[in-house]
Amino acid sequence: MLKLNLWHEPFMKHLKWLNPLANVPLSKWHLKAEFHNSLKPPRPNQTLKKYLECNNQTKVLLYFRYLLRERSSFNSIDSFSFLFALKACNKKHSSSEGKQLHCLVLKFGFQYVVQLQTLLLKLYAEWENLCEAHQMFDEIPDKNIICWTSLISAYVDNHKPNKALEVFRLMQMNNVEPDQVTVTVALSACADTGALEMGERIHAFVRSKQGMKKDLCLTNALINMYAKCGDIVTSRRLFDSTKNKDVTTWTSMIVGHALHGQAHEALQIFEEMNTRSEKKNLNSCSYLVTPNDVTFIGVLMACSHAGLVEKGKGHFRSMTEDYGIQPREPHFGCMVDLFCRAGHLRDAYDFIMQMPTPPKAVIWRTLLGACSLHGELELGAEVRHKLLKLDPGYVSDSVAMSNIYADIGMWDKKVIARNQIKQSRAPGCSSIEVGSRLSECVTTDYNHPVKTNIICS
DNA sequence: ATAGGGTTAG
Repeated sequence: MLKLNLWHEPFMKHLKWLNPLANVPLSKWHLKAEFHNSLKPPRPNQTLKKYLECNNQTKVLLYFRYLLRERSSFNSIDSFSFLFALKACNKKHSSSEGKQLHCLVLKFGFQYVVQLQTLLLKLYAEWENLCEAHQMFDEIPDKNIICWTSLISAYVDNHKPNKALEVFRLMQMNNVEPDQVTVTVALSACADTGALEMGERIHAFVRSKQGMKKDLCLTNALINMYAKCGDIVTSRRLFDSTKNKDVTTWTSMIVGHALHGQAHEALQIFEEMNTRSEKKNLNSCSYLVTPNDVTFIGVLMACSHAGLVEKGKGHFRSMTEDYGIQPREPHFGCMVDLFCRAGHLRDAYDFIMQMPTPPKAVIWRTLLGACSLHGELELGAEVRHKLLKLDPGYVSDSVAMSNIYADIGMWDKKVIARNQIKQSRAPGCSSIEVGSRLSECVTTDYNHPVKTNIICS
């Protein structure tokens, strides 16, 4: 076994090793004793796995560090140990620990273990480092379907759906056949860009493929894709024909109707979902579907798009009181939107002031937009004042404010506001896309019509 | 024993 002093080599030097000891209410000697005991049957990977299953990320990392430092356990570190340790770094704030583990993966010579490479790809994507993620992919010698799917997923998760579809196409050109997981991710990319034709091609491909397992995730992705791409009728038809709907199925349909301004349908589905769960309590456990926080975003969106202020307020209250769901930023955003669209600007202002966490600029911006729409000078000026403190360089706020002045005939004030914009901003430009990038690569292969069917558009 | 998926305001 090679001898490495992991902590004094030059390229580890600039990486300060994690100090999560501060977060743990035990002294390091207590931990050492505890780890010694857990080693007695010396199966360190089982211990790492156990800590991971308990969701105790800090302990995973501490224990991994302990393994590194103890002469007796050092030799038992293998690629599985790294896998468990890396899984503990999945959150954005754990990226520094994760990068250090990546260094160690290289030192230990595990850099070509495909499972570790794929996991690192995913982790870099979670840390919003797409360059590194893509590089991890490039370094995999034998890219299998899981590697490809991870890369596509990385782009979807980082709001680059066009790039995701490009990789999806490239994958097929490399003769890798998509499976049900790949198409689920690709459908999500279609939904994000509104690529209905591509989505339909994928749907046709799924239907034509006997071997493909059409599971609930895939069906949900289809329902979402059709709704986001404007085909609400097909979306609803699929929804109605889905037998064992889960919370995502219901939520996708509620959001779909809400986006199409069909508040009545959205709320009706929400009612049905709740009725079902009551029935279920009386009968069997198999149909219980409880709404989650995302479901309520859909419900509030529906209310706000249809001007149902009282209904929206009722659902917002019921969310915490009946379902024990704490509202997050988007829920507050929906409520502000609800008041603003209905023209209840004062209510919107009061609501924002009562929020438990300080509102972000976008929240105030919603209200400023509404003030501009309704020519509310006094409130608008106050909101503008708050925005100047939060996000002073945002030009649209100046535009909105100058429009308020124009609206009530204060032309001198408007000119001043407009001139400030002129000084601060380079002129913008617009562009439109003619045709689709994907259509540049039409690869109709009549010998393998099914295989190439979904590549091109 | 190890790697990939669906719903989220403006």
